[in-house]
Amino acid sequence: MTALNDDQLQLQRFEQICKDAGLKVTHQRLEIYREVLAAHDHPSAEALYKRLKKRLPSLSLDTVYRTLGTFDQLNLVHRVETLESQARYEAFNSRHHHFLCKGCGKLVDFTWQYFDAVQLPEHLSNIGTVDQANVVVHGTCAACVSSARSR
Amino acid sequence: MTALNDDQLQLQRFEQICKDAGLKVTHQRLEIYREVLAAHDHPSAEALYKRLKKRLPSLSLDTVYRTLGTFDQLNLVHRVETLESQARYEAFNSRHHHFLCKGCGKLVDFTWQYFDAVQLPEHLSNIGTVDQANVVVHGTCAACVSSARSR
DNA sequence: GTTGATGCAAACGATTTGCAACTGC
DNA sequence: GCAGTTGCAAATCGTTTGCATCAAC
Repeated sequence: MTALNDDQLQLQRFEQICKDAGLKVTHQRLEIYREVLAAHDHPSAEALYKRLKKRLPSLSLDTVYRTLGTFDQLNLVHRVETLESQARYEAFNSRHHHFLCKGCGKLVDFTWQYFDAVQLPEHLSNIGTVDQANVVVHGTCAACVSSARSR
Repeated sequence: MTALNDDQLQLQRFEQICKDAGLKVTHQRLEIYREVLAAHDHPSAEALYKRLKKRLPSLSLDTVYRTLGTFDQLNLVHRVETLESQARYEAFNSRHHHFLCKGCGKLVDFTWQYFDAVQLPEHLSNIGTVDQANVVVHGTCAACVSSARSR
């Protein structure tokens, strides 16, 4: 269960999901997914584009947007809440939650196994079916707290 | 403790917060805040603008944007996560959580008192100070589930 | 070969900004 | 009266779309 094997498993799973959805496994899609998997900083479409451009010089930004949109619908990636105007993405795999700094917009992941095991309220089933429940903590990060104090 | 009194209290609190922050209590700000308080559908800046335009014909859309931005920084309103491109807002008062439908983008509030009483993980204090913790449930609403089934 | 995917360029829409006139304190 | 706020118009920026070409199956 090394990191390498994990990634290979993810990519196999990726191809299967694409085929099941009737989508072609194109070079661009594969690389974009690989890049999202490798990223741990919730990159925007534009950030991914810049990183990928080195490997795929002919890639266009619209393809990144379109592909991320497709992946989001397949639950392969997840569009995350931000305080900026740009949408940000993360791979939809490991269970984690978000801390969002109101001062600088920084987004920090944290894990909370207690919450992950908690049973969701029953009345949710009246609203719809649940894919995933996430906690978003709004606050001020340590850096912003100390800079505000010294202001 | 009628609804009327609640609103009056909210508005008094509002004026106090503005004064404390060195902000003028203008007619526009008062009305925009009142409208957000009255709304229970997470309106966008544009939706608020249309509603307010009836009462304040001279109001401009940029003022609504600017004012909501200001309110957000003061924690008077809260910018909520959506799957649309428009930002949506809600008054920052009653404790609730969000169900977000991946199919139609609908945003439904729900309460979860058990969660509200839960203690947040200790390691959060290493990240920063917490204003509020909210749960975002991603899923598919009942309407979208049945329309997908009949498809 | 067919169908869906990509790249390009142009369009779009939400939000922001500079600036002069105005208004609350 | 002054500093902060508003309204207007123009600019900006992230994202989407139409269409011809191209690649996966």
